[in-house]
Amino acid sequence: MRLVTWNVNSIRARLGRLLELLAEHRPDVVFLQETKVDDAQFPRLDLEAAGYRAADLSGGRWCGVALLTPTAAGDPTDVCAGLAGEPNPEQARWVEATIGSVRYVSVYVPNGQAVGTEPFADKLVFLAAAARRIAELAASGPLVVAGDFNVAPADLDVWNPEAFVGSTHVTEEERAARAGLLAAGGLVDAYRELHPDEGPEAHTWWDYRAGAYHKRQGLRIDHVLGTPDLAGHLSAAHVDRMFRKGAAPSDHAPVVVDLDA
DNA sequence: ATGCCGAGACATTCTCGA
Repeated sequence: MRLVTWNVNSIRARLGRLLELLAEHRPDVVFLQETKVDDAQFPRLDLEAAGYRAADLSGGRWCGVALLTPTAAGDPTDVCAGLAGEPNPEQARWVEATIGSVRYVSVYVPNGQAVGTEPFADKLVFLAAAARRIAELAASGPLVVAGDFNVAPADLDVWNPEAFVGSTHVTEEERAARAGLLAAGGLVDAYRELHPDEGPEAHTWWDYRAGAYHKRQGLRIDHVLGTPDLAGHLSAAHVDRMFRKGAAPSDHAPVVVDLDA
């Protein structure tokens, strides 16, 4: 079974690359973030033609999340859009669905803009709300929460920790809040479970500006978190940097996780 | 090889991203 999480930075601008990803990986579940699309403009027909169905929460110009599954696998059930207690529900950052016997969540955590700002406070509130929901969900069965967490959990996840002193994504508060997600559900970080010491190859985001990608100036902020029952079946995990190259790439690369059952 | 910012909108400059 293959899971892929990808912040596409506009599903319409990235449609060609997304279809390429679906054809190449044939994932069983895709977690998308920053779809940046109105509900009416969500490319359902293009995805149907590729054999996929979406459970999406679309918020218009900003944000937007979705879960894609093969049409042949049947409809996702109990689709639940939004997160109880999140500070700005209109931002479209959380969607859940059940496929088979597993609950899946695609999440796009707020970036927080700058330390000390209201958006930064909102980011921590969002993460606290996510921890409460994860505790509920993990108590009732297998769970995978994947997406753009906008937190680099450790210095190994940052291309140059010295360059990030005082920045968002690396503060102790954010790291503690992100650790709280794992603690809330006993979740395992799939990529780190298999590659505990990987640095640059583990990174998932590079700024479009100033040639950050070719300078390897990345962060590992896109994660796949799963309950221990699923973590026990982990067989592979990698970042597919092909999708950060070539024509019209996203600024994020997809994270691909394989389970042996 | 990866190649020096991209996307969307009350657009023709602005906001936001991380």
